[in-house]
Amino acid sequence: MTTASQIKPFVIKALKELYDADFTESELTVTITKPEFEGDYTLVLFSFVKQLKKSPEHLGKEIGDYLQKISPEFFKSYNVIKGFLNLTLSDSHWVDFLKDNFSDKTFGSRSPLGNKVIVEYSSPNTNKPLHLGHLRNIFLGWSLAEILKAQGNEVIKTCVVNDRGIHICKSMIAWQLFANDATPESTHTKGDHFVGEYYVKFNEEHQRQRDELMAKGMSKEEAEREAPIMKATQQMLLDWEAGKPEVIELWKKMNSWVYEGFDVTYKRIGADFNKMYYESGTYILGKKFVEDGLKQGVFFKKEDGSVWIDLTPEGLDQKLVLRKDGTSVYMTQDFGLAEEKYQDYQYDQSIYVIGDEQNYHMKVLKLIMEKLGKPYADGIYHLSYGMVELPSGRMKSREGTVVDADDLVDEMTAVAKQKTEELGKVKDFSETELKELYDVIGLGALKFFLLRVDPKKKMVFNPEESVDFHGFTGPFIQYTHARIQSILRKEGITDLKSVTTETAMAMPLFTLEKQLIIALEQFPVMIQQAAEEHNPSVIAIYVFNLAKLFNTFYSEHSVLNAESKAKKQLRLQLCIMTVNIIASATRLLGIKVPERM
RNA sequence: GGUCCGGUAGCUCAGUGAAUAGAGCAACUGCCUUCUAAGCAGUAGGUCAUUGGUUUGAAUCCAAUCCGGAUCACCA
Repeated sequence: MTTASQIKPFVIKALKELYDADFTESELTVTITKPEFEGDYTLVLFSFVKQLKKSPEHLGKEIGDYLQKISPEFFKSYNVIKGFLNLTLSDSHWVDFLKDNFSDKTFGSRSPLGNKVIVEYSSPNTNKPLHLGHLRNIFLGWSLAEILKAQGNEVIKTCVVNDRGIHICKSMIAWQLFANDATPESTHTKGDHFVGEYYVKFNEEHQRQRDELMAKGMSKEEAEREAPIMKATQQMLLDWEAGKPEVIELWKKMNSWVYEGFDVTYKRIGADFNKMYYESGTYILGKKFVEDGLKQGVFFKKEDGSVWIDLTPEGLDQKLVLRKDGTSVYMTQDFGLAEEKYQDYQYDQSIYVIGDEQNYHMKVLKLIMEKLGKPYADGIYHLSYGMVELPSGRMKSREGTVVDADDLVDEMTAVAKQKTEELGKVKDFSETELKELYDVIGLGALKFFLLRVDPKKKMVFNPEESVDFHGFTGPFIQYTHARIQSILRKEGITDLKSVTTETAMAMPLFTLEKQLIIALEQFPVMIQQAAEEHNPSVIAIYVFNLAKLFNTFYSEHSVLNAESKAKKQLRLQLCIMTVNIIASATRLLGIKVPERM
């Protein structure tokens, strides 16, 4: 329970006793007092003025007096400025809070609720390597899963692999035409990059053939359709659906190369899944789903045999759910996937981490599930995130401006290495320790950069500037952690409980000491807000502000050479609680924190 | 054209009805003989796209307009 929620019942009592007025907690606004005013928490008075017909100044004085009268040990003093009642609480309240919580490494986490949530994220195609956009998706999904766990949910992380369709056939055709049986092993190439190269080769060859045909007088559309390599690809898709053995074999071989590559990347960036789904496995169930919908009369069949749903009553269009040739579309596969996930887990909520370009698709998916009366329809939630753009605009694979995930991680760790060497603080580290540290810092910088922005908003990635390690960044927070650990090491603290002594002697508290305690107190509220909003940036912003406040405190007050023994004990408690929360918060973001850096 | 999202400092972003709109980067000034300077303190930088409305109070809510983006495929 935070202090704000402790204050509210007192205020409600005051309003009742003084004015015989009934207010609920949600009608009260109690916020942390702005630093430029005296006080800890502030009650906004304007909302009562009209109903109680008294001036804010008057109300403030009467409520303030009343609060001090009924609980002088809690309310130390107050002041009224305009419509704001600024309350200063007794130092002992803050000292006690710190004493009770500083050693609790799980501070902020809730006990299990019995709620089951699926978070589906990453969801790659098997025709090209992961890129910057995937990284935002992966870091968001992973972090959201952890935040929901901290809120007491049982979380299942899943990933659906888009492993079938025309795009993978393109890579397969190009490999047959140009590879001469080359493999990732024979070329010493990471599997996903290897396959991605043939996807690029396909497009190059397709364009070449298209231009040739256009030179012979064909229209662009016709030439694209009639190009031999495209014809071959379409034939391959049909063969795949028919289960032609040599096509299936090639498909399996190339996908396995891609998976090997993905595994390396996932492991490196710390992504993990409880279960993988494959579209090649869900689309069949999706077709059966369409049959059921037809029987229910929710779907209807047109003369050409295609199956649709009419969403015009909902203000949307008619939507195709099965092609006239009986093959499945994107939506069909999602039916099957939703059904299969529910059969597997009977989830309460199913979160899809997918880019905002698919808002319409997800809206339609949920709507169709509702119309079919599916029990899980309500639980479908689309965590829609904005695209990552370059200063020049959207990344385009055709123009080669796609930022590759592996390259980016390499670059970040290389910068971490360079900066670490410049500073020269860890010269005694072993080779393995150094490598680990570079990964921790480089990935920390990257993850924080992508998570600090509200997911809903599109964001700009500037390769020139984004590798900054100062200010509002992951390394700043990691540095603060290492700095505190250094203090604790010097003091030889192993048993946290041993720090507790008569901190009451440490009063009165200095402003920065109290500000830090109030900031620490907010952590559980932040986790709750992040979970409710499905928004890890809440945690990122919070932990940055906490680290910044600690650094101010650090430069102002000495911990180990404090003015008194009691002050030293108090500040050690502050250090321990801060370091615990930094570790917890960064863990929720998937960011590791080093003991030294 | 319909629908949805966005527009806040030079740049990247906070701010979700409350006090004088905040951070970081970039620029400039100080601070390492003292717990890690990947840090701290300070200066400068704003017509919160525009106009009107609601409110004790609006960057925040409503309406209109301007600008940018996404989407409305028998692609995934």
